[in-house]
This record gives sequence, C-alpha cells and structure tokens, in this order.
Amino acid sequence: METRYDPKAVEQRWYDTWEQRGYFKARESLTGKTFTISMPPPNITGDLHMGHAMYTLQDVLIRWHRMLGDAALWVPGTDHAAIATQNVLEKQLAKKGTTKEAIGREAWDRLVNQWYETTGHTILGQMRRLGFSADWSRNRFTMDQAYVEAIRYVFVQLWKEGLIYRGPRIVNWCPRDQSAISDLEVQYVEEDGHLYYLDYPVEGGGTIPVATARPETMVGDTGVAVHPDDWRYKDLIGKHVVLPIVHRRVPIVADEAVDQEFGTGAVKVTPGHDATDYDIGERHHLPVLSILSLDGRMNIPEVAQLHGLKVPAARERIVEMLRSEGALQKIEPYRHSVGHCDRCGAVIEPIVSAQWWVRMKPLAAPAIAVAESGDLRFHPERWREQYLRWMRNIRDWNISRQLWLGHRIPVWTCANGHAVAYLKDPQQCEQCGDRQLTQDPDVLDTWFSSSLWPFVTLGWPADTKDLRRFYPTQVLDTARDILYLWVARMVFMSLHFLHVVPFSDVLIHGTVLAPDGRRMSKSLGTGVDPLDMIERFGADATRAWTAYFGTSGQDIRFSEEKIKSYQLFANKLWNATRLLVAKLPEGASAMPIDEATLEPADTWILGRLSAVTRLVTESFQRFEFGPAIDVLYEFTWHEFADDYLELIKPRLQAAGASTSTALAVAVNVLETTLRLLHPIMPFVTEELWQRLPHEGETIMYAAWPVPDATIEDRGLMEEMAHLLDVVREVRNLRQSSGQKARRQPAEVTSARRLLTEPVGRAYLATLAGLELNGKLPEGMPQSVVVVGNTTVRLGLPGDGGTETQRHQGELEKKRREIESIEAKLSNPDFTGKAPAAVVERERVRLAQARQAAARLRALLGEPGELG
RNA sequence: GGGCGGCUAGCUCAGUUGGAAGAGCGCCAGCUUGACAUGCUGGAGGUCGGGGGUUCGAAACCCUCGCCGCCCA
Repeated sequence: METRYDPKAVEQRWYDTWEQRGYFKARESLTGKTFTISMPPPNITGDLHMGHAMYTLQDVLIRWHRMLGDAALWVPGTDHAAIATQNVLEKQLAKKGTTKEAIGREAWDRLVNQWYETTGHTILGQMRRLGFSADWSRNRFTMDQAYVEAIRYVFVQLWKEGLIYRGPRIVNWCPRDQSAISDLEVQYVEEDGHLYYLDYPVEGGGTIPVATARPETMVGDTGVAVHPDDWRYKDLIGKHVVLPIVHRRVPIVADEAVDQEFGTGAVKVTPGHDATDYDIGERHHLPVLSILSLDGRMNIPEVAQLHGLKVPAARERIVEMLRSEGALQKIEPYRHSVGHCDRCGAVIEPIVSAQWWVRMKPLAAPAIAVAESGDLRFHPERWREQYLRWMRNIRDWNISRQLWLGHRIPVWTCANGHAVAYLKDPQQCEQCGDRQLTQDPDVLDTWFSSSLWPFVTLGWPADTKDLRRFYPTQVLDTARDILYLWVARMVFMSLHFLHVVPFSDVLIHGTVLAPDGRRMSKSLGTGVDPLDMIERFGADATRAWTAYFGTSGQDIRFSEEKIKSYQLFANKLWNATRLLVAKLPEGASAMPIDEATLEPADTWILGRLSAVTRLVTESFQRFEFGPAIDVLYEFTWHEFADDYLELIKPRLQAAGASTSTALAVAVNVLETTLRLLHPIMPFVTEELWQRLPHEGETIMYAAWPVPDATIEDRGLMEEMAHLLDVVREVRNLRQSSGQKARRQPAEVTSARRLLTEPVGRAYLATLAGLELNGKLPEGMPQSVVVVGNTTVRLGLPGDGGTETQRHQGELEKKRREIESIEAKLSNPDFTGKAPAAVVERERVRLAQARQAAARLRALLGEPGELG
C-alpha cells in the first residue's frame, strides 16, 4: 500500500463496480421492511451545486438502511424547470433572429425535446461522483409520457370534483416572462423609493390626503379607503372624491385593512394592480380597472400623455401632471419592499388576469391533520409549525403559467363555449359534439407536476407492484425554501389521491452559504462547486463535511478547513489499515477473537467500540449525523490509532498468542469502524474493507454493527481513562522539564487496580516512555506527577530546582481546588438539595485533591500526612 | 408589523432532559519514535452578545435589550 490515500485511484473504480453489479437496486428485504426515498428532482439541464451535494444526507440514510437489511430504494429523476429552460431557449432563438411565435408551437416543442436530449442528464453523472447509490435504472423525468398521463388524470379528477376552476383574480405578473407566477415565487427586496402624498378633492369641498409609493396607478383608482376608527376621516366616509387627471368620481370607504399609521392614514384603492386593494375592492364592490398591459406598459388611451409608457417613465410624467394640477402635496424618501420575479429578477406587477386555480381549503384540511397527529414528522421539529401556519392560512393555488414549455392544460373549448377537461385529446365536444375544439394555451405550474413526484415515479396511477411495495416512502429531504412550494403540495396531493402521507419524516437541511455568511451568488463569484471540492479533497471528505453540517438545523458557512480535516481522516484510516495489513498473513480471511486471551486493553477498545456503535446508531435514528461523525472521528483517530494501536505495537512485534489476539482485535475493531463509517464515506471504507479480512463481496451489503453490552466493562473503561490521564500528565512533565530519554526511570504507586498490575504498568511505560522495572537511583533528583490516586515519580538526571518551583505551582492549584470544593460542600443547601450522586462526586474530587496536595507537600518537605 | 433561527476559543462550529466549558483548523514549543510530517507529543487561548430573574447550582430555563440572517404580511 502507498503511504498516502489517493481518492482518485479509488472512487471511480468502486462506483463503476457497484453500478455494474447492480448494488443500487433494492434487494430482497432481510427485515421484511422497505426503505424508500424520492430524490428531489434537479433541473434536467442544470449543473450540480451545493444544494445537490446536500443529497448526501439521503444517500447516508439509504446506505445505512441497506446495511440494516431493509430493501432500500432511492428513486432519482429530473424536473423540466419550465421557466428556466424556456428562458434559455428563447435566448438561443433570439440569437438566430427569430422567436418562438415565429417558428410556431410544433417546431418549438421539437426544439425543447432536442434540448432535453442533448443537454439533459449531465447532472446525473455529476451526482455519481458523489457516490450516490440511487437506482438509476428507475430514473424519471417530469415530461415522460407516463408522467404526462398522470398529470392529465389528476387534473381531470380535480376538475370533476370542482377543485379546479378558472377565473379572473389578481396575480403576480412577470412582464418579462409574460406569465403569472405564484406568491411563493415572488422575492421581496427592500429598495429605496419615495412616498408621494396626493391631495384628492372631496366632493362638496376640501381634500383628502393619500400616500402612495406608486402614483402612476392613481389613474386606475376606484376608491379611497380609511380605517373605520380613524377620527380624522370619520366625516368623509361615504362621500366621493374626484380623481385628478382622469376626473373620475370614486367613493371613500371604511375598511379595517387600512393601516392608520401608514402615510396619512388614507389610501388610494387600485383593485386592478394591488392585492390588498383587490380584497378591499371586493368587500366594497369597487370596479376593477386595468391600466397596465401585459408587457408592463401603461394602457390608458384616454390619457395620451401616459399611454404606452413603461412604469418608471409613467411615474415621472404623472408626478409632473399632478404637480401642475396642484394635487401633489409632497414627496418623501421611502424604503419599501418591491416584488421581483424569482427566476428573472424583473419587477412583478400585480394585475388581474384569468387563471386556473386549485381550491385549497378542502385539500389542506387532511394535510393539517397528519402534521397534528404526528403521522407526518419534521426534523428539526420547528418546521412543523411553519408548515402548519402556511397550511392553515392557505390561499387558492394559481396553477396556470403563460409559457410554451410544460404540461398543457388539458381543457378544450368548443365553438359553443363548452370548456371541458379531457383525459385524452378529444375529437369532439363532450357536451355538444362540436368538432371545432381549441386547447387552452396555458401550461401547468412546474410545481403541479412536482407535487405528484413520489408516487408517479413508482408507477401511479397504475396499481403497480412497485407502488404497493415501496409506497409510501419514509423520508423526504430538502431545503427549507421549498417547504411550501413542494413538500406541502406533495402531502395534500398524496392524501387526496392515495389517502396516505407520501413520507413520514421530512428532513430539512441547512443551506450552504458563502464564507461571508450570505447566499452563494454566481454573479458575485462566491459559489462553490462541489465537483471542485471532490477534485481537491475527495468525494468522501466532501460527503462527510456535508453530512456533518447538513443535519444541524443551521445554515452552513462554507469553510474549507473542515473538509480538509476529513481528507486527512481518510488518510488516517488508510494508514491504520496499512499497519495491520503489513502484519497480516497472506490471504487471511477470518480473524476470530478468542475471548479467553483478551488483555485489558483489548477489552477496553472492544467496549469503546460497542459504546461508539450505540451512539452512532442512535444518532442516525434521530437524523443527526454530526454527532455520529464526531464520535467516529474521535474514536478512530485518538482512541483506536493513538492509544490502542500504540499500545499493541510491542505485542505486534513479538510472536505468540498475545500477538494474534492483538491483531485479531485490531482488525475486528477497524473492520467494524469501516462499516459504521460506510454510509458517510463509502469509497475509502469499501477500498479498505476489501483489503482487510471480511465476509461478503461488498461493504455496501455488510451488516450494520450492533453494540455488545457484555463487553462494555465500565470499571475497566474508567481505569483506562485514568491511565491515559496519567500518561498525558507524565508526557507533559517530561516535555516541560526537557527530558528526552527514550525511557525515563520512574516509580509508580496507585490505588487503581490496573496500575498495580504488571500489564497496566506496561501500558503506562509504553505510552509515557517510562522504565518502571526497578528502583530510582539513590540521590537522583525527582519530580512527581499526581493524578487522582496515582503518583508517578520520575527520576530527572539534571536540575531539581526548577522542579521545586513546579511542585509549588501544582500545590497552589490543588489548594484552590480544595477550597472551592469545600465551599460547595459546606453549603447545606447544596448537600441537602443536590442529587446524592452529584454530592458524592464532589466528595471524591475533594478526597483526591487532598491526597494530591499531601503528596506534593511531602515532596516539598512541608508538614502534612502522606496519603 | 408578526414569527423563527443565530450570537460559545483568533476562524468555522458542537454542547439532547440545568450538575467540573468542547472539536476541527489556526497559533506556540518539541519530535527523521520502522502505518501515516496529509504524521506524533505537549501547551496557550473563552466573565458562553449585554442586563435582570428562577435555582444550592445557568452556556442551557424565564424576562428584557442589542446586533446578524430567514420566513410570513
């Protein structure tokens, strides 16, 4: 074996082997259970980013359950991401000097399919580099024919049930994409603007001041609203104002939605271009005027000066017009949030438009119930409240998009105006037989298709074997920003159509932020490419980093150091294996441990391994991988490599029963550790596992370790911990006193069993570099280390003077410790109210500190009894 | 405006029923110890954001203030 671990020499080879041998497919269950995860489908034409690297959490769970013996299935796929893809293709057409309208819908559809075929799927290859063990043979795409049919089915069904309707409502309109978008796809950004104070003349004399950030919309006003309790305007309610410029007569109404603190307390009402105003308008039966066209230009022929202007220009112009009419009172700087399109960044215009809607209240009710009952769980748990809050305040879902890319709305209208949803493209109108049918031009929101993902990927609406075997799934892991857009919608769709939750546990992982603590940004160049991380540190290290932070519930600031540490960790595993492999006989296959020959160190490391196994398993069960990784890292590096391997080196060099026992224990502990690590670091663990004696053809199918409580000797664990404390103190002393002898003459006295036995003294001698077989030479200057009830005297060839000083310092420390414990114990409240175990622990500490002080005093020639 | 999360060592972060402050990296010092210098050994470094309170005891529980971030309106 090389002296260094090289991920590049290993990862691709093992991945190909796994995939070729079909290990990613669900095998027969050994437990009778299945374990299924639906992979959130990435954009088919996208590239791997940090968000996808987070899918590592899913792979950890899948690999873990595979080892537990469950039939583990991870279903992958891709999404058609309508707006994003359409934007790309339209730009390409523009370069050729044409448009989608010019080439027509059929040619456009061909172009789209071509694009998916040529550019799609690269992301799936990139995911393989992370070691993802999804069953790629089941890969699905949200535009597959089977998917098309499922969507048709769902739409028609909901339509028949009256849960889908079409109607004019105020929507968020993106003038650039020329499409409505949902509330959730609007990003609000704080921007510097102005607040314009307008004076509207009141019929019968006087004026009412209104404040607005969007004065250009005043030509669409159909009312003025004040709060019913606002004494300033009480007298004006019911009167009318005559709008400047357009000279329209509109009523002053009272509505509770008005914020008295905002501006003047009176607001203009523009139902056609503001969601809140739309609601106010509905309550007071105000007309809805549309003054913007779909491309974001003013559409008001009766005011020629404004007609056709874009919003910013119209705003400037109208301010001048209002000023000249004397209707502009003042302008103040004003910071407010402006809605932008999630996809293209354009400023969103609320407009009234006929759209398709899903009636949400009836669908939400069961989705609320399952979260309340615990059939649907969230990790971290606080997301449950967020989910419930949204579900309880849910509004109807706008599912139509005015795009050319996506699933067409399956509704045809005949010449007689009968609009009907059809499962199959109709030849004639179902109601009147008319043959002149036109299909609705809109497509469905991408999230509409995504909401069916977990069950359609298993064959629904057909009653398939897969569906019966693997559905419902167990875990859904995703970022929090699509909790509503996606997760919530899958829940109500599954409950409505399959009467079961789509998954029982929702895992919300953190978002990886740039090192500056902000979201990664392509334009700022603060993005981090996971492929680059794999290249530099290896896939295992990248995965470990991701798993470590991903389940903490917090966002993660990207930092390279931690990844680096996992790269070094892989190297540590490599070299530990290398040490043992060098000692192993050629072709060794099994290394049974003969329990009768175990030494204390062997029992200790086996006990620790058992405890670690339990901790890791429990941590996995709670969906918290960070603590599992921590404990595996600490155990492997420090306890196994630094302590145990160092301890057994003398045994390994000899030959005999002790040698083979040590080797067998070391090999078994390492092999078990590799299994515990495998879900997190699949590549290096497979490579090393294959080099060690093992059973089976892949670690992927090796059994998940189980703790063995019978080997966990708590007394021995404490003895060893104490011994290691003594070791550290001795090393400390040797270093601070500049002792470089390989073997320092010393004597040890201890009340601890292990340290009174030859084997324990040998451990101490090995690890601390001591010569304990013999008396210290008469007259040699000495130094002493006192740890608990163990004392080590070291012979120091050289100066004893500095040691006196050191001992005095130590004694002073002990005195302070004794004082503070005594104070605690002399407090009757403490001894009376604290649990007995806590008090007892303090008593032991006190006794030990007193003993240590006595020894130090004796060494310094001070009075006091020797303990 | 409402809600949620964060503030712990120079940096990035753990700290699960309140009971002697932790890790990784960085820093300092010493090591060609036959697995590993991608290593070994030791060390320094924190009034746990501020202020109140509950408690024998608070990083943890309650109140309050301050920044930073996110969600909803």
